[in-house]
Amino acid sequence: MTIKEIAKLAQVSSAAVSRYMNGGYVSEEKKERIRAVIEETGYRPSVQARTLRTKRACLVGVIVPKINSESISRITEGIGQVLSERAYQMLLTITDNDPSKELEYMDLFESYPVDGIILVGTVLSGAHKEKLKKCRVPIVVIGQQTNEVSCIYHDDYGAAKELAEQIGKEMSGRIAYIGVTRADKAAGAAREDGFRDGLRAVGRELEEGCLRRASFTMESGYEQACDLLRLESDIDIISCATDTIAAGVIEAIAQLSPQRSIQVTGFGDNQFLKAVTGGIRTVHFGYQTSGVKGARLLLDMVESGKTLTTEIKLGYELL
Amino acid sequence: MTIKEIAKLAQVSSAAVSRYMNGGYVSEEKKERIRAVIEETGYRPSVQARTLRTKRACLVGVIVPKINSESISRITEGIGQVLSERAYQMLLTITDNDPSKELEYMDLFESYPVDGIILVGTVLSGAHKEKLKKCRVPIVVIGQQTNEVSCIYHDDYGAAKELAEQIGKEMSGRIAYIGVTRADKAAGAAREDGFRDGLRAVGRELEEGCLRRASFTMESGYEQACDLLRLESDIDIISCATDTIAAGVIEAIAQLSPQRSIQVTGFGDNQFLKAVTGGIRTVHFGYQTSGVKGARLLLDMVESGKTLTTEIKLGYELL
DNA sequence: CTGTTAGCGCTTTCAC
DNA sequence: GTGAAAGCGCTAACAG
Repeated sequence: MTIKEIAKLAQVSSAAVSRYMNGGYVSEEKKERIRAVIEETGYRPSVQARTLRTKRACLVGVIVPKINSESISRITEGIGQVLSERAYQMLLTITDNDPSKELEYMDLFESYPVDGIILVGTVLSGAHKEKLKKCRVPIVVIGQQTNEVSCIYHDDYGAAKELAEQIGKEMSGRIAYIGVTRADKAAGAAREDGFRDGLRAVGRELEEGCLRRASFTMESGYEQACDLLRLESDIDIISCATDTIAAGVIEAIAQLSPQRSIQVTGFGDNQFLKAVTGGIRTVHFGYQTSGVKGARLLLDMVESGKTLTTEIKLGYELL
Repeated sequence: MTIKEIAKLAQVSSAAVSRYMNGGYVSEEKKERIRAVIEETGYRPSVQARTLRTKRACLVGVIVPKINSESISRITEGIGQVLSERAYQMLLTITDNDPSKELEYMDLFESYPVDGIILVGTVLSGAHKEKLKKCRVPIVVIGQQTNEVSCIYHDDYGAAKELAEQIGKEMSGRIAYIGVTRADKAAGAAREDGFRDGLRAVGRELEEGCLRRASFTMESGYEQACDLLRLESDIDIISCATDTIAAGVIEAIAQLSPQRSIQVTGFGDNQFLKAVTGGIRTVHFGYQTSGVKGARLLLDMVESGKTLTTEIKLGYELL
């Protein structure tokens, strides 16, 4: 069913139908004829064809590392909210934490083309920066600081530092830290450095043997904790770079050292974890806010055509 | 940057460039010239334009009720796997558990148009069935049984029944059930009916005062459990329609009746919950499998052009 | 092998 | 107000 057929059935020109659909000048009687035909046929104009003609797809591509994550879902929620308010659609792709897929999807989106791209960033390699710079579609990165394009990120360093200071002051036992790859500047390097510096600030030190790195899964947190507990059986606190890792650590403790009370801390304020455990010490970031702000930033760039690089750092709250 | 400009720069026709891009006949020297120009300009052909011409978008629309859910993410994982294997893209939309948005997104996808739609179903109203029947794009429904189009669902009734039989036989205390809206035939009606029938099968009965209905959130599970515990303080087992609800229930119990040991059961085999609690009694469904099978079914329909309505019921495993 | 040409379905001047 | 016509960027015959 095309606009031509509708035009023929309604005995008007295709231009009239197009105007009807887009709120242009059409006489009342023709309007009525067109309306009737459309109703009857269930005609829907092709978004593709319109896009080709108008150059505005009203589409933004969103790239996320994984989907089953409270932080990510909050971010996408925030994005989705703004997009639907402003009548845009979201094309969501998942990289399964594979940074090379991020590049692939950026390529794909660029050639789609979408009006803009939001990258919920993990590891920003040289190739990434290159691509970010060269991309002809506006991009906003969420979750990582970067100079190439506009970005919105959280104060990972500050949060980790304050958390470590608190822990260092309040508790006396041995402290371990399970981080993630330092290639991830935010969740990896910044949190780890912040944590270490926070301990130092209160006169303590993170022992080398008490540092582990996990991937972003519960299973990995479980494994690292098992390893840690086996080698350093007198650990009293295990701080984790994410709540997901913390969940795996809690499991490991329950299995390996159920008699000792080992404290676990996380990052992300996962509601599920809070409900089931009664709430561990964690850091709340405004994930939804970063989604909202990121989407607004992007859409403003898209609609104005101007690409003024902006950088927003969001605060945190210790829980 | 269009194919024409590339053609001009490489001093060939646009058809040659098109052939080059799609693996048609091009002489070696022209190939080289084209390659060089493309490399230089960073040209990417427009997916939109190609789609308009070829009528194959290689795109499937996926509609899910929410994103932060282990079951949903498993399903989308399965879908994504098959799609990328077969070089399709996924357009993902989230309804926030609002069935009217499902209709809206189906409309949107239909007019996109995408090659096919996968609906991870919740409540299938009359309007839904109407739309499913009339939709000119192949559709597969996952998670609900329906006669209008192909569907893949789980044996919710059977699982709930067996679960209830086990509980009824093994445990002697008072049993409560927190379900979800019966409008959701699978997670609502089927699980509830199965549970009730299972108890009956072993000579027990679900008391009316011990039945509650929550929405699909932890918070709602928490509230219902609070209400339940306040009114019926001698409950020994609370069975829940989903693991997410179970998490809220666990929180409520910890707060209201920490001294009593109340058993909680769920549905969905949530890994997070398993890690943190050590594993409650729950039901494992092959969510990823349903995603894989659903996507395969859809793509086969898309590629063959035949819409043979198929119905697949997947089993379960009690944990 | 290669270029010319005719559209895909839609919007948008531009005359009438 | 309205229709004819010219494309958007691409592919697929069809002649060479």
